[in-house]
Amino acid sequence: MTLVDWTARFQGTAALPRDVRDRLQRSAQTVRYAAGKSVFGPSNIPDSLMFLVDGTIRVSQTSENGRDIVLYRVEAGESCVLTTACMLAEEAYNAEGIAETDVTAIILPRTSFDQLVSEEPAFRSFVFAAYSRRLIDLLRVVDDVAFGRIDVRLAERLLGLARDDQDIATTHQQLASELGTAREVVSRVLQDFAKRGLISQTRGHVTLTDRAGLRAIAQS
Amino acid sequence: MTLVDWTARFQGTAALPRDVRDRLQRSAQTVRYAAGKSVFGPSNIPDSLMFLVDGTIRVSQTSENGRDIVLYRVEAGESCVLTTACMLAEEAYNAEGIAETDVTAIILPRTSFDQLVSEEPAFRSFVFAAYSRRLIDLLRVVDDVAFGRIDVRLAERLLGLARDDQDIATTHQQLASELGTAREVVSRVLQDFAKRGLISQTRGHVTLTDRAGLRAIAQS
DNA sequence: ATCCTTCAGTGATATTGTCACCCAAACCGA
DNA sequence: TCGGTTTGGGTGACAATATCACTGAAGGAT
Repeated sequence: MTLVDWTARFQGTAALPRDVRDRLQRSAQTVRYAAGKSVFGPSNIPDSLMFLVDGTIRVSQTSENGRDIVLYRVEAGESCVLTTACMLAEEAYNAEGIAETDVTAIILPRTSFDQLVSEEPAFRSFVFAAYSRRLIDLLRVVDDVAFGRIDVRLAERLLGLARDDQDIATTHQQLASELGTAREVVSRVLQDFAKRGLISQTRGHVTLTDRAGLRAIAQS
Repeated sequence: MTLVDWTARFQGTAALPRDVRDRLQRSAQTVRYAAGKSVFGPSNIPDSLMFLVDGTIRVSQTSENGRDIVLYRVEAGESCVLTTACMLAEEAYNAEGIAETDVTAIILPRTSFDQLVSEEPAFRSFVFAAYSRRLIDLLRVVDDVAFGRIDVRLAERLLGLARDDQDIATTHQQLASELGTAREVVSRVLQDFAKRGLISQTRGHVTLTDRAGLRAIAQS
């Protein structure tokens, strides 16, 4: 898939001017990452912009003492502005992007990116919107972490992660990393949920047995 | 001050093309806010971009139950991208900008902003850099709130807020709002600092008496 | 089977947040 | 100048969350 196709598919923009288009065809490249691979990180600073065609990238931050927190996820049709931010600010940051599923993306060198931004208003608004969405995502994270209760946050995540069969294949440690807390804390809250009949657990699995009950907790 | 002057002063860019310049002179306006006034907020969504000429804007987030946390400050020469983000994402957010000192700013209607971004590469990079800086600021806030100890964070803030005379005119409540914690917590930590000879307190004032000691705490 | 790694459970303790107060300093009008 | 009022700060009890140091169980590998 080319970047032109990508913009057409996800942004609904009309075809770009032919000369822009030709430049893009030449400069954009498709890359793939297997699930679990690091897409970018402190030790792996990209010099290109990424546009996700398929899959999910989980962006999380790791503390000195090894605790994690998930900042947001990049889905197909979105771009990963944090890499841009890093490139532009040329500042160290400790966020890392991990391919949560197999990932296909288009990368665009910075010079081409600059051109496209200047010449295509639709692309430009897309980029600004992407930045805006991330800023707002982060505001939400700050709000949750600073003021939220973990039982509420955990209930939210469980509802968000559950498939139709209500089963979530995850460990307590992974859930703790989602929320930026410790495994023991998650274990205790899940035990409480189980005692109240909201979920059931086996090793490596959480099954939702009362979504309505969880929603009640998530909303408080 | 015009926006053209502003870019020259803070961005070091050469004069803009004459036609762009003329458009700007016509569309940009200077606004002033007295210290303490709300510059933007959930109930006061701006439709223009702001560029700070003088003063400081404190951007903070308020939780349901009234606790605050300071996200970052906008200083002279910077722009407030959160308003942009809000405009573009057209999503609700609960951050608010308060003039911390008397503030002078230039506002630019959105259409003019779009034009300038598309026509002036230097301005465009400025805007991207502004976004990037805020993203990184927020990463820092997330890290602090999720993983930091309050004594460490409080020591950092005290060092950052102190003037040369080592005196800070602030209340415990204000410090609590900086960190997103409760007043009682700040009171107790400050008492501990005072007991250890790092600070002294009077009503409405904190005086640093041992900066080195505070730095030692701030680094841990 | 037996080891071995990963996952989960638990008690003790530290840190931080919440609640319900109290008291004192500064402010303000009469 | 007095007395009331507002604001800032102190305190104890308790709740929520984090940390530490373990334990044992589940499931995979040899």
